[in-house]
Amino acid sequence: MRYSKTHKEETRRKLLDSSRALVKKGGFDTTGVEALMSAIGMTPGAFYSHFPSKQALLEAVIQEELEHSIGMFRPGPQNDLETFRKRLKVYLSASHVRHPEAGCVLPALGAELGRGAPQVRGMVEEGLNRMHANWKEALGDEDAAWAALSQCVGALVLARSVKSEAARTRILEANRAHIERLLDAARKPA
Amino acid sequence: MRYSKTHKEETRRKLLDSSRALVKKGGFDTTGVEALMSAIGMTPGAFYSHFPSKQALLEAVIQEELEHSIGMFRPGPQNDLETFRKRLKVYLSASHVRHPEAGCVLPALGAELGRGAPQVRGMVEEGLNRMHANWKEALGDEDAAWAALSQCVGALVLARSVKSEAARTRILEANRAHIERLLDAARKPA
DNA sequence: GTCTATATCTAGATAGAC
DNA sequence: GTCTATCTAGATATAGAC
Repeated sequence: MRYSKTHKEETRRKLLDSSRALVKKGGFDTTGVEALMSAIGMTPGAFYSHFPSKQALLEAVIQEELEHSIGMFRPGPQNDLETFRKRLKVYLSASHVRHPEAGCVLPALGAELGRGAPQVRGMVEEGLNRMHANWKEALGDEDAAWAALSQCVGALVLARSVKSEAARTRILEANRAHIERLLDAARKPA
Repeated sequence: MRYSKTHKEETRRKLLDSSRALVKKGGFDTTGVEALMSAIGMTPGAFYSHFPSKQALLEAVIQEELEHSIGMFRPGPQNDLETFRKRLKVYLSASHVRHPEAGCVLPALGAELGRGAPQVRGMVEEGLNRMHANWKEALGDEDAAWAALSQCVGALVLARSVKSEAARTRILEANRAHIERLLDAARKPA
């Protein structure tokens, strides 16, 4: 055979990894199949050997992105509040704002998810519920967990929407400072 | 003359009002000039009598949307915490989630703003700063104002991204409950 | 499995008639 | 100022050669 038997799945892996970054950086609707394929050095025609449609790729991308995001905050051996605090600081960092291609899918695709097919929104719902369970475990409060999730996603959206570096920094630092209070309240509850 | 002298500005008004809703509902890149024009009963060619490009329309849309959003939370004669609380409940309502076309531009365009031209991001930055000033006045805390803004925008993004009505309600109610605590803390500060 | 080439559609934008 | 018609470019997707 002209191609090894693992060649196809390797190509699919490369395509998926590359597309996850490109889609988060440029948006799903606005990133074409040609761009996705040329990013891995191939031509658009080959795309359809791996996915039946562009929509099918989106579903695979969302699935892997959510799994990855859940993993980032999954309780580990030392899932104490301090670990959680460190992860939050990474989430609310200037680096995360500057590099959507390497970051969380929720602020990166944002409104596009809300306009997505029911299948996509179902996947997001399940992923969010699992994230919430982890955050609740760390914060010890159901409402605070949803609020912190919302705050983090919103902070990234806003920080990316402003023009100046100064404004970006202000938004991020204010959010970090405020969430510190939330963590303090969780550590020593009234 | 075949058209009254106010005809052009009336058409422009109709186009802008209609486009503001359509763009928030369907996204900017994904809503075509043909759709924008046919929504006001006209053909795509006439678009360029009013705006030199689609990008120019976006800038006008963002400008008016931000003005409107600022106005929604502007301190009025009775801008006490109770008034602010009522406005927050409207923002975090199921109706707002269901009707992006009539709601806030920030969660509706979300990531599209972050990918926008510097000119657009400059407008967003100025608008956000004015919103923040109002929220800070109501909450009495600079960091809390940025956090609440972020939380509200993020909550709308997340609530719109899930599939079931139950999940939508859960996210909204948790955010409302949590922000109530913020308001209580602002009313009687430690 | 991937390529080249192309079919088909829709986008943003322009030209010229009325 | 608006319409019809069209240009050009880009999109998703398919056909057939290698």
